[in-house]
Amino acid sequence: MKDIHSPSEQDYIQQLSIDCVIFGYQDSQLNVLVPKLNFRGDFWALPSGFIYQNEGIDQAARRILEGRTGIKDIYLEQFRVFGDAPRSNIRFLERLIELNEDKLGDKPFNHKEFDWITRRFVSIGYYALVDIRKVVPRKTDLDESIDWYPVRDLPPMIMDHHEMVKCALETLQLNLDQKLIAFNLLPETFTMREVQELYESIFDRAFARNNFQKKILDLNVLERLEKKFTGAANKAPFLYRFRNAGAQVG
Amino acid sequence: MKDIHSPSEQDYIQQLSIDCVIFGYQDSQLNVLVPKLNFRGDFWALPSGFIYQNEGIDQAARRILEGRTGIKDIYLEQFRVFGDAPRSNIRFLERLIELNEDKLGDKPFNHKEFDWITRRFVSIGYYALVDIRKVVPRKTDLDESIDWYPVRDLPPMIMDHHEMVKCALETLQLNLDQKLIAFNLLPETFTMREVQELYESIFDRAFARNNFQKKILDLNVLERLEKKFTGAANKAPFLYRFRNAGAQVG
DNA sequence: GCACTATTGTCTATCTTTAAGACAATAAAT
DNA sequence: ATTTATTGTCTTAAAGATAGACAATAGTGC
Repeated sequence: MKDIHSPSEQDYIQQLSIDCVIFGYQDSQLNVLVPKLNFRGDFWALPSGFIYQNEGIDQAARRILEGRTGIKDIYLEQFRVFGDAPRSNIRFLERLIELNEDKLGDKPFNHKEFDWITRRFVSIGYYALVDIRKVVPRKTDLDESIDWYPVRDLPPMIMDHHEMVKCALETLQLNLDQKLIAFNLLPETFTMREVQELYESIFDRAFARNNFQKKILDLNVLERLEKKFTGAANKAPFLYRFRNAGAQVG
Repeated sequence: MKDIHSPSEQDYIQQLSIDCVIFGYQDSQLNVLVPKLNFRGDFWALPSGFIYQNEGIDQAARRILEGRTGIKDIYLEQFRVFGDAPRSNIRFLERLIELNEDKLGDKPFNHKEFDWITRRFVSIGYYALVDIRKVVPRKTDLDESIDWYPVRDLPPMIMDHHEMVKCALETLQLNLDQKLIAFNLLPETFTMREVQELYESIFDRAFARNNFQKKILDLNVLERLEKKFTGAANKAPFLYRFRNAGAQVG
């Protein structure tokens, strides 16, 4: 599916890219949406893209994220710029070139289509929080597939993308204590246990149930709804809803 | 003083710049080092620069900072990227052009030397913490002068530079609670009162003396030295030194 | 030398927040 | 009716933050 506008390279800011760490949550597991590259050999890379000349960087990140998730009003946040001089992981790069010499040409990297692999890039890292149920993952021409992977069990990714995820997760943890953003990862209604399991998967540690509930309720941002009857042989938990649902786009 | 290498524009990454908020502390006042532009009219702009093709962004920031302060091992931190599509403050820009038509040409901005004023740039914001006594502020060819200004009483700066300082200060406040970086703003030895006044100038609010002292000493990072006899008619305060002096470059 | 002043270093009491333990309430299964 | 797993909430204990108090002391003025 080609872009209608099919912009030439000159329409983009050169040597500057955006890489996105898209977090989604399901089955007590924090996941990241990662495409597999359409190359021989197993190479993954974070969803990324470039910035048009007359486009803000947040705007560009939103466009890229919508292209991969189908979601318009997405919660996103800049977390760092990656711009070391040699950002490539040499071992990865050599294997990729070795396995894909035909595509890349004899004198590798003359093909404009693929020079992003080796040209020096500075990349702005964004992370996004989405309700995994609303996402319909979309491939681009460069991708073989795109899937959710557990944040602590990711496939081998090119360049410094593993460090990016690590940095995004650390920033998310910090921000979670200050802003109130975790609910972007949940469906509209949820039980207290689900909130706790979400926090536990983000911080990778257990919380005390009694105190956790108190802490969250003391924030005064949840609205208690009717009970949720799961069919299990125990007391039914209440459902909650975040007060400013929808107004959480940052 | 021209750069010896005198690099052509092609040696830089295009449309990507670094802007620096350099914090210094003196006389109970948090200051920022700001050059005044060598244009008619009163225009100030944060110290900035570009990134060489084979240079990391942190490395570039260090080079720029050394050029303005003369300090090599400087504490610095990325705090945000500024990349809205129209970053220019139109009113400023119009006045600057009006007052400097001769320099900028009839068809303004044909001069490569000055096109940074209007070309679309994405800028990486860094803040730096320096001991103001070690700094010898240096002008570039573009500057008329360079001086320290109180962080809450800055001269009119171009573009979004006021927002940059605001954002840098907020990040500094957040980081101060987590990392231990404030001592980069102080001389090697200092009294507890000086530390407190520094914190008060950064957070723009008062702290209780007794509890502040306890909190800082409980961090176990200060080494108590001999007393400092100021000549004042009161008990002489102890001098302190930061334990890992010099190892604070981040 | 002696009272006086401004400031420092530290102690204690109080309030608030965080953490841990305990237990009744309840939806379904037996 | 009894049992089971889980939930909602209360109580108590520990830790941390906040505020008040006061002795110690380097100089000043007499």
